[in-house]
Amino acid sequence: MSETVDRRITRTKRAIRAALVSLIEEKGFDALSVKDITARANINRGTFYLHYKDKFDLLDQTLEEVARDIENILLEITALSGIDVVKGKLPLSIVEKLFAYFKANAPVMQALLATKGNHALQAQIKKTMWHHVFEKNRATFIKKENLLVPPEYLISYIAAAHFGVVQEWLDGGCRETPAEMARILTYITFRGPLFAAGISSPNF
Amino acid sequence: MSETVDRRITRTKRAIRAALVSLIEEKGFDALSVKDITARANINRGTFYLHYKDKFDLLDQTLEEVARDIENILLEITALSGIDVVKGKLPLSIVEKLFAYFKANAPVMQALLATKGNHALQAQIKKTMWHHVFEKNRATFIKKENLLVPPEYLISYIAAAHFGVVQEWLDGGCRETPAEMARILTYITFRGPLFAAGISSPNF
DNA sequence: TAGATATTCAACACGGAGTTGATTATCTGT
DNA sequence: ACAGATAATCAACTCCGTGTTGAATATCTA
Repeated sequence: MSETVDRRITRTKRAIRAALVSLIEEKGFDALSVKDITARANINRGTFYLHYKDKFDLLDQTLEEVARDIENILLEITALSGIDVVKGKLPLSIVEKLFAYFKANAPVMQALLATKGNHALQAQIKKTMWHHVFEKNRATFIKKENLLVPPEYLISYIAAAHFGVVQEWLDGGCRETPAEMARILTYITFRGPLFAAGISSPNF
Repeated sequence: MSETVDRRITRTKRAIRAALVSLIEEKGFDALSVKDITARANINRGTFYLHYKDKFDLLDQTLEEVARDIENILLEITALSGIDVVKGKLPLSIVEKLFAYFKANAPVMQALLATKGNHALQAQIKKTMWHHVFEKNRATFIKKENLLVPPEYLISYIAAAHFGVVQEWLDGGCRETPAEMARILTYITFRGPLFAAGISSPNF
């Protein structure tokens, strides 16, 4: 029972969400007010407070939704591939799926990444990476004791790098295909940034 | 003439800056008001508006100052080393200096990186990297035509990755020394994240 | 020390935030 | 299609931070 949500709620939430995104694109999250949102959404201002505490709460909930989506993409794949986790085939397909998701939801992603949604998402991804790489270490080809640098920095490095590239891609209008982006990203990660820059690893 | 700044201005600006940082640490930038700042700084609220348009302007100016510092560290070194730009000696010393700066200004950096100062700084760094790596390409060992991935993504990757590691380091209380951090960071960048993870580059 | 200027102070208008209670509109389940 | 539930509207109100002003005061510089 009660798995269905009242259509009125769905409608207003959708309208609010859309208004939020367009306003973030237009004037940035800082500059927008609850009044702005409800005006653009053609919603009574009081109605907003029936669903959200304030604009920050709205942002948080939007963020959580996106975070859940991302998490699901990661889980869906890591679940399948107990065996195929070798030789970089897995990460490539993960990353490609993620890029496809980002492209499909480009406006929301752009809006969120322009706020501190960045931080929140990155923190969550780092947690997920840690969990899946080190704890239930199905990825048998990575072992914490083999690391040549502290694990927390390695994870931060990779997570932040990937987000940076995603952001650049979104800002540039998603010109490359998700598959191309996945290739680029895994290429840099697997071969190393300097190798990707056309240099054979120098001795330093 | 007039190279000296009125001491009253210096004092109030310093107080405002300090109040800003402590308040960001305490409740975050979103939640703080101009009233909060002036109260903590023991400053009349009207005085604030003599120097800043609003709290965002204050943040921007603080940000610009830090950005200038970073820029100067980068320039100071790249200026010296026309010859020694080979074999990774240069980047290591750059990065170490930067970490030292971050540690010395940890509270401000923490506060700024918790806001969208992150974005601003990252954008500026990317611009600087682009300029120094590709345009006046003194770094003769990197050539745009040799790149195996698009330059904008490579730069985004590296810049974001470095910021991610800096953030992790600051959040963890700067336990490693700047030298250690510089080693870790250049190690991952030169050898590649997966190599740093203890894997010999897999074929994918 | 004199003149300049930064700071203080009190007061003001303005606008968005968040809440409330009554009314109306719309949905859900049968 | 209907009745009951509940979501949205509307108007009104309080609260609080904002940004500005003009006059008085304090502090700096030269």
